[in-house]
Amino acid sequence: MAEKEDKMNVEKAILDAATEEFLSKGFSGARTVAIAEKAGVTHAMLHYYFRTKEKLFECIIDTVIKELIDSVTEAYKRQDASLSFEDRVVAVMNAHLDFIIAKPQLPSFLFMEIFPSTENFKLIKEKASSALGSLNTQLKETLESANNNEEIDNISLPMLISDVVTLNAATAISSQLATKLLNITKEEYVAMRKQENEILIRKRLKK
Amino acid sequence: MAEKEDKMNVEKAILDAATEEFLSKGFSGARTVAIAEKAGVTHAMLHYYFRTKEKLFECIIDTVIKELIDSVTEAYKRQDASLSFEDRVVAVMNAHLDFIIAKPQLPSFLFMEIFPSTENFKLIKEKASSALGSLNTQLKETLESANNNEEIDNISLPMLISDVVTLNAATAISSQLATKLLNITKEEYVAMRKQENEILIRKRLKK
DNA sequence: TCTGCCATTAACAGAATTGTTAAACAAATT
DNA sequence: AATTTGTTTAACAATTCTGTTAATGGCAGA
Repeated sequence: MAEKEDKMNVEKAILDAATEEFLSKGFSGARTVAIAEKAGVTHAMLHYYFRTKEKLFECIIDTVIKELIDSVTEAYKRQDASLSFEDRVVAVMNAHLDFIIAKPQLPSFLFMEIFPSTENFKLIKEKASSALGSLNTQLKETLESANNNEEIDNISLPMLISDVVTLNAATAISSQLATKLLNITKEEYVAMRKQENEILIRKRLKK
Repeated sequence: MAEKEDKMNVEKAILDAATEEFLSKGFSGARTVAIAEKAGVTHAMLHYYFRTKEKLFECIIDTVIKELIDSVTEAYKRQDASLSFEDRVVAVMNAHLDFIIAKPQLPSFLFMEIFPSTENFKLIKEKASSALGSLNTQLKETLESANNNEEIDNISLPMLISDVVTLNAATAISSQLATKLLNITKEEYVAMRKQENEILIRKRLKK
């Protein structure tokens, strides 16, 4: 059993190092030797376990996407049904932000490496749509009834999602600039943005 | 004179090809031979004119940043002073969006290639602050008086700028996904987002 | 204890990519 | 026409990076 744990440790070490390297430098900027070094193994080991750089990259994408989807579904599930539509949107948005802030390079990585590539995009679209399909129809219904009951100022689902994702992604990305541009810590900046995003969405949904 | 024009054409051709290559693939993903091919010259010419890939990259950054700054200052200058604060913010935001939509890979390029690198970031910060310094103090005053006169719902300058830049950058980035995710053209999506961004900002500024 | 399997290492091979050089060439100047 | 200057080309050198291989060592089960 000890050897299996050892094996997992090596694999895990490589995956962790690879995640860091790929997310911060992108596929072409990442170096397999650098990954191996970070993981504390010879670079032959990396090829032994993952064959090629491409295959290793795909593993990283898989886990990253899985985590992303999980974070959204979790946040959505953990909702209090007694809350108003507005409160629920804000709750999901904030949960989503917390996840994304933990991996702030993720959004720009997605935009730079995944979305432009047709194959990579297809890959994650399939995964996402099978995992998020039911959530989407659920959302659609909830939004429709909110629109019809005149609870909120009318808005389409794509624009609402776009608003939330946009504000959160940009918060994560720009948080890396906080200390460089404004003289505040990243945490302070994120707290400010969180508040501001909430104001924006609430005002948007109010009639 | 003909030879000078020729020289400019070659240089320009390389610069144009390099801009496309660097913006879409990033520094490490870009290939100097691919740039040379696109420009229709041998790849030795590229080195003859620009010495190294790094130097060529710096030239691209220079022009890209210059264009970005110009677009903002132009948009700000072209303002109608008789407009309300809210209307002016919207006008500048829309002008900025039009520029950015012409180069939709620009935001993710900046986030992936420029901002994480301390040297590159320093470079553009200097340029930007010297060019945008006066604009910043101007903005500060305008916003302060708007805040004090209770024209608008109170907001800090960093958050206002962050809102505008965020919404525009995200619109540009996500516009590349419009046809892939929703069944609409990029132009339709941008038009929708433009409208939505305007709604968001106006509601944000209203008391 | 022997055998076979798996993990690991070090050295190396191969490919891709950047950068150089020497020679040819073209245009302008004397 | 000869010289000079700067441009262009093709071949090549150098490096960097990915991927392979053959040899080593340990450990489990026969």
